Amino acid sequence: MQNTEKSESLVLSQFFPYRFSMLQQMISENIASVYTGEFDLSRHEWRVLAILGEQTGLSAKHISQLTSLEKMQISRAINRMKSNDLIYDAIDKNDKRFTLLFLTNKGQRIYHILVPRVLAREKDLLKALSMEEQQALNQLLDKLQHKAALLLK
Amino acid sequence: MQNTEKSESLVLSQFFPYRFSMLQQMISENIASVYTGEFDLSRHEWRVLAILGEQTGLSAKHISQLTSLEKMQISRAINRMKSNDLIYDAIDKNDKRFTLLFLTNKGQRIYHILVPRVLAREKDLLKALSMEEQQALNQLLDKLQHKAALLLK
DNA sequence: TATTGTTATACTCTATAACTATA
DNA sequence: TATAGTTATAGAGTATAACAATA
Repeated sequence: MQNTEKSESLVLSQFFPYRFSMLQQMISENIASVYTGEFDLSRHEWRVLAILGEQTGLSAKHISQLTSLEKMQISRAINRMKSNDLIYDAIDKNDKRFTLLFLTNKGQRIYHILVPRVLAREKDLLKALSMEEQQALNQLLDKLQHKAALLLK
Repeated sequence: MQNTEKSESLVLSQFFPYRFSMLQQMISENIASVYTGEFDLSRHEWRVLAILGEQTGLSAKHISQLTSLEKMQISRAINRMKSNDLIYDAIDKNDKRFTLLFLTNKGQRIYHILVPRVLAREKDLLKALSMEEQQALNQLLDKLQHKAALLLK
């Protein structure tokens, strides 16, 4: 029974969830500095912008599903983005409960400025890995994601 | 120049920092449910507990370096943990500016209850990968961590 | 009755900096 | 002057649930 101690001891710096969290924090800081700096967007606002740049005319509900933000967080983000003239909305004719959201010209302009910058940051980071390693990493993260989803059920 | 569009378009769901953040959130939720549930610890408190369980008699400053928490966050965490009788402190005889922190018996008991549980969660998660894959993942994350640290400078 | 989205509220977290005590 | 740690304060983010409008 001597080795139960080893298998049950915790070394925080080697604990996978801790290491993952540290790395995530560094990555997200690096990306956030792109959209907080010049355009003063919050993380939520950036996500809404990113998703509307990709596909316009979505409802808050739809955005929620695509970004895993809560409807309330989206409501707040949208409010601020509307007063900053980044998005406008229109009620869905087919179901008046839905409000469809669109980027304004200003919103689109900012989107097209930010996208190359965040992609450049992503690229810089991934330069640490060869193409093969990047593929391997993606596959490993997919597996973990799948497992994590199962464990949270 | 046709492919500049491809290289500069952002698909949020495939954007590495976004995917990483989603996975991190799932993992951390899974771990947090262990220490928030029965013992009502905050994330910061859990980190302080984890590090003091590993190595006792540290100063707040030292804990800060080991956990990348701010001294203020640690001060708050410690305060609550003291009133909950999880830790006690003693002034460093050699330099009275330092306060050394120790787990109480109760703190140690909780530590030894929580550690096997969080390690079991870690294990469950990593079961998604073979031993070889786990090693590969660790190496890839190390490389990314190193690069991310450089980029943040 | 159920759903979309807003609002109220209370709570937690965070960031900055002023403050104390020791060195 | 510099460092360890605490406290004050204001701002940001979060969670719960009540609410209005529509279906």
